[in-house]
Amino acid sequence: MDCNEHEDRSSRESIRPRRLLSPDLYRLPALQAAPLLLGQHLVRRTEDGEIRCRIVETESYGGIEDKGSHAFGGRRTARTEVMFSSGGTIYIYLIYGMYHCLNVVTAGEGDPHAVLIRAVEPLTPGDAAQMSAYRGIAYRNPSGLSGGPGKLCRALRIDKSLNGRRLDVPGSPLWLEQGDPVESLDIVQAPRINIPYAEEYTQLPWRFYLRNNPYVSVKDKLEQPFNLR
DNA sequence: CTAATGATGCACT
DNA sequence: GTGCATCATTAGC
Repeated sequence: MDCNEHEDRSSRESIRPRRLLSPDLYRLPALQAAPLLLGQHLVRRTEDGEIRCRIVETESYGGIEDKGSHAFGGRRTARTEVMFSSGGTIYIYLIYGMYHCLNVVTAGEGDPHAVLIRAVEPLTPGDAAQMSAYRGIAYRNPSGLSGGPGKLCRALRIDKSLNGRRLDVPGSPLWLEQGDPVESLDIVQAPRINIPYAEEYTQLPWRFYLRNNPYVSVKDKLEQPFNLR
């Protein structure tokens, strides 16, 4: 791998050489990618500047056999089409008529996998301030700001205009950078939220979040530690 | 604290 | 027409 970080003194604003997320992660099945996305940095660029936050809660929606997935059975429609593109693509859909949900497409082209980003944590007070402004609320508590897929999209001003774009392009509207490593013991594994229609897939522990992180949307009753296989 | 409810628009049978 | 991978608000402990 060519991992040279050239200190390119660009005349534009200085982009500190941060490492992009390893492209290997995008090629994994969603179930493997979901826990690995915890702790990674999500960067949103708008006309107002950049917002940086850390992913603290994810859910796996992987493969055509997952009854909880929009692409169950290989359903290929206008909405699900981007799920079939290669890993690293952004999948965004509108839910309940008023909220957007952000997903990271993973695995290979033609194999529909996605990881729902359910909660993020602003990296700095400045990031939190901009997110509060986009939410149109005064900051009260962490999970109230960006704990939940709809809330985080509002807080980062994410909508369907980003659908189909890539996450591996720094300086684009939205991209991912490598965060600090996360200890496996700090990861909780729990059933996914609000998919009663998924039958035998409803209770599978395909949600992952950082233990004791206040930005997480819903704490599970039994906080089972994440088990590596 | 928990539970119920309405908002709201679009994808899809 | 039906049903959402949600959230804020309200009502009831």
